Amino acid sequence: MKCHSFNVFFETIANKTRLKILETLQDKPKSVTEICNALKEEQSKISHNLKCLADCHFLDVKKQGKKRIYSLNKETMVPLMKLVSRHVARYCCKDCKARGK
Amino acid sequence: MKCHSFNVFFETIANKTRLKILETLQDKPKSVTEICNALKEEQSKISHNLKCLADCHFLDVKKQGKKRIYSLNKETMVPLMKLVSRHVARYCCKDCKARGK
DNA sequence: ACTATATATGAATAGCATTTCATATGAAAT
DNA sequence: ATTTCATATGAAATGCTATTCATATATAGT
Repeated sequence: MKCHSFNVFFETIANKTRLKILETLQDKPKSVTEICNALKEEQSKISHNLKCLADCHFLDVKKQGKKRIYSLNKETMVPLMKLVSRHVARYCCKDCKARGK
Repeated sequence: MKCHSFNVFFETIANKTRLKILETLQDKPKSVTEICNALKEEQSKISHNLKCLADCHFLDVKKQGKKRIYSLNKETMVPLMKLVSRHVARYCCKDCKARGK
């Protein structure tokens, strides 16, 4: 296992803003402005976080006039999210309820 | 997608110490002291991080005398690591070489 | 060329997670 | 009961990441 690459991979996803971006892009590809509106977040914040995600190839970008359209790298993200969903459903929800979280 | 649970999931893995713990446990289950020796890290550091990992059910624990033996939750971790390996191999390594990292 | 719109970027600050150190707890042996 | 080994835990300090704010760049239209 190459700890550094793995670490970058996970650090990039382990962030609420970036997770929300990934979530909203599951719906369909969007421009920066569209993402900002969807999440009600500031533009520079979104841009900074989009950069991380694109650097790690979680997202692809293409130019369209003045806009940049970001889309999900489904090949990795879809199975990843499925796997995590299963883990979370199995283990975390029960615990959270038990602990009153 | 439940962003909070997902976030906890990823934050827990997104840490060098914890990734190294997961790595060393792929080999075989180990006690805290064995993990400390394997990673050459302080005991309290390891214990704190083991707690995170166990809380998220990435690890299982069982008592054995004074020792606590930690083992990997292979059901989630094996396919997860496979998926990430593939992603990293496909995208990150090329980029890193290209950038001289 | 100028203006407006869309996005990116640098740097300082704010916010949070990790480590460290001291200490507590637990389990077995004498 | 006490000592020793193994692990856990709390709190302070350290270190790192994210956000913010100001500004730069890029593209298209007039």
